[in-house]
Parts: sequence; structure tokens; C-alpha cells
Amino acid sequence: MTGQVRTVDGRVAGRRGQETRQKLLDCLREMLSTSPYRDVKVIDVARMAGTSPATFYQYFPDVEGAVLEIAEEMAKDSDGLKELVAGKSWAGKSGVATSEELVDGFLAFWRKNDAILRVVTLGAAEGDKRFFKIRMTVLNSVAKPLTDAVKDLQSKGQADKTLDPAAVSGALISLLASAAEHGKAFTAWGVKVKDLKPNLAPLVYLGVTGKKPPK
Amino acid sequence: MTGQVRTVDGRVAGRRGQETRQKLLDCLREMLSTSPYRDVKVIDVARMAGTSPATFYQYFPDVEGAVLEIAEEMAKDSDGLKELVAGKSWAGKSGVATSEELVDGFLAFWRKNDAILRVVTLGAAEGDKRFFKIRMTVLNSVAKPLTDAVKDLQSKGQADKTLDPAAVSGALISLLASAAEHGKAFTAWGVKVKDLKPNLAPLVYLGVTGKKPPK
DNA sequence: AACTTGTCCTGTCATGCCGTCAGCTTACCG
DNA sequence: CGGTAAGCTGACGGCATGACAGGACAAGTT
Repeated sequence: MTGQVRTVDGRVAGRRGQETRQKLLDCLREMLSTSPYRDVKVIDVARMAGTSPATFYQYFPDVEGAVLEIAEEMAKDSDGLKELVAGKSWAGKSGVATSEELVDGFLAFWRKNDAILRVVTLGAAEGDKRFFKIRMTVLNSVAKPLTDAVKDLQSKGQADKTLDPAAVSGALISLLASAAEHGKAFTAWGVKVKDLKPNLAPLVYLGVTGKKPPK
Repeated sequence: MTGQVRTVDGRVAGRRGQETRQKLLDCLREMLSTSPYRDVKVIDVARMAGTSPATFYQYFPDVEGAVLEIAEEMAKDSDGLKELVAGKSWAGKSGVATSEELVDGFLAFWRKNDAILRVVTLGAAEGDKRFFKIRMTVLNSVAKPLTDAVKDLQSKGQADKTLDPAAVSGALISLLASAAEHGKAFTAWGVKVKDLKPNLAPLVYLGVTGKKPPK
């Protein structure tokens, strides 16, 4: 399906080429997690990969192009997140468990990919369609099934029907993303890292069901 | 209090100098709202201001330094946001009104300053202490009084005491910030811009009071 | 008006990164 | 072993950076 990997000038990349390409991506990823995005230079990435800048340009049009590649890979990875919500129950205590697992799983994914997600988030906020799409893919992996869950609860009369299911689930997912990205803010507010989940989960439960979580 | 404005090399700036300096800041602000942060160059800002790059470096150590200046100005502005919450009632319908005004006011502020806040948010996420502090100042303008409100409700037995007031209010403010910054995501979810407030406000009310909003 | 003083701006320069290309090396295949 | 395509890099023009010295300018003094 995904035609062979090609260099910028149209050659097909062989075994060795793909290795170099991958090494460049790995080094870029590393670079992004250690220095500000604005300061990431092609020459540094190339040096770290033990190759030359010219080689970088053989595989990627520019830094942004390579970042997009990493981001797309991560977006594929995010597909598994839908299992955090799909088919789960929101009734009573099992609902509390669902919300806790959702918070835990989503935060873990975001933190694991925090460096690349920072850049994706910035790009999306700046209006770049490609980054926006990637961000939506990640968010939707959870937001879509969560919207379905809210709709389901509404149709059973167990949730406020005046609310838009997409808006509610979108808001809750935005909250989780923001909390994951800016965990330090909570620390500054005196909230310990381990207290984050126990405080976010009830909010999620509350948002989805409209009810206080049972003890 | 704030000692005179000084150039990088220590001279005090006079009338004309301050004008130039201000023009550079204005152009940088403009630049940030029209092109990606990564691509903002000193030479472009200088050109737009009708001056030379060398002049820019007389007033600011680098682009980041100038951005910090703009951000600090905005942080001062954010002080007025505390009126959105301080001294407001959360009881019954007036509580609903409070939450609506909070959502409205906060979103408006964030959108008005979206370009600079994007950069601040990125810097904070990347671990830069100066940007982090500025972001906290903005968030705290609302988060602090909101935390007090939650504490107050808890002490009156009108809210779940097992929740950490700082965590709850921090989460709600994070949600608002995220919604403001990524309004387009909601549009993509089929939520119209004018439906954002009516959906966010109940969530805020719900989070603060733990109760369903009265109709 | 000429002079003085301190502010303000810019031409210029060394440095370093960007992005491209021609050309060399390496690997694979018949 | 020659042919072919992949893989890599040195070198180069172009541009941004950041520093400095010196000239332009405003305002007050004599």
C-alpha cells in the first residue's frame, strides 16, 4: 500500500538508506526532547546521526517534513487508545474504573510522546493543516468513542440531553491533553503528580454522566 | 519602580529610542500572528519596522527576549481577569451566570492574545522557567480565586470534600485555555463556535459545585 | 551659530546554518 | 568484472546572526 520509501530526488531507498533515514528520525526525536523546537538545526541532527546535512536533505525536505513523519507514526500508534473507552461501562463503580483507566492511559500516552506532541500542538494552534489533522487523529482515537458513550447515556435518559455529546467529550479530552502537557502547572498549584489522576477521573466521570461518582 | 528602559549595551533609552523599541515590539507581535514562531526572523521584524537588524539587537538580546517582553506585558493585563470570579456567587442560577461569564471572559482574553500565548504555552511546555512563570501568572489570575470559591463551597458542605480545590480549579482553567487555543478542534467535531460557551459553562459549574446546573 | 554631549541608527564584517549540486564511493547483479 | 543504481559528502552561494565602530541627529550651552 504505502509505496516504497523514496528519497527527495526520487530514488527508492534500499536497506542501508532506510537505516540512515531512521537514524536521522531517531536523532531528531531525541533532539526535540532536549532542546527548544525553534533551536533544532539540521546540522545538529546530522552530526548526532554521524552523517552530513546533505544526507538529511536527501530524505526530508526540511526539519518540519521530518517532524511530520515522526508525528504520523505516533498518530498511528494512538489508534490503540480507543480501547480505553470503546465498549466500556459507565454505570456506577465500573464507570469510575473506566474514567480512571481513561485518564491513566491517555496521560501515559501523551507523556510518552510529549516532545513530538508539543510540536504538533504548536503547529495545530498556528493553523497548519497537516499538524491539525494529526492532532485530531490522536484526540479522536478517544474522543470518538467517548462521544458515542455520552450519546448512549443521553438516549437512556441518564445524562443531560441539552449538552452536545461531541462538545462534552471534546472538552474532557482537551482537558486531559492540557493536564498531560502542563503537569508542572499542577505541581506549582500544590497538586502532587500522584494526586492528578484521582482528581481528574471524577471530573471526567462527572462530565460524561452528569452525576457524582459513587464512593 | 521599573527602572528606566535600557539598551543592551547599557544606555538609557530616550523618547525616540522608546518609540523605535515599541515599533519593533508591535511588528514582532504582528509577525507572530501571521507566521510560524519557528520562522520569525529578526531581519523580517526589522524590515517591517522600517529599520535594520542591528537596531533590533540594540534593544533586545534576541527574538526570545523580545517575546518575553510582550508576554510580560500581557501577563500584567491578565490581572483584571480575577474579577471574573472573585466575590461571585455559585448558588443556583447566579452560579450559572458566574460560570458563563468566566468562560466568556477567559476565552475572550485568550483569543485576544492568542499569538503570544501560543509561544508562551510552547515555552512553558518545553520547560523554560520564564515562560512557565508567565503562563502561571495568567492562569492564576483566575485559578486562585476559583480555588478559593471551591474551598468555600467545600467548607459549607456543598461540594465533594475528597477533591483537591486547587486540582479542580486548575483542571477547569486548563480546559478553558485548551478550548480557547484549539477552538478549531471543536469546529471539526461539529461544535459551532457559538455553542462552545453553552457547553463549557455547564462543565465548569459542574466541576465547581459538583451539582447539575439548574434550568 | 558653533560647540558639546549623549542618544540613536546603520554599514560592515566574521561566523554559521541553509539548501543544492556535482561527483565520488559503495553495494548489488548478471 | 563491468554496469547500474543507491548512498554519501565537499563545496558553494545565499542569508540570518550578532558585534562594533562611526556617523547622524536632537537638545541644550556658550
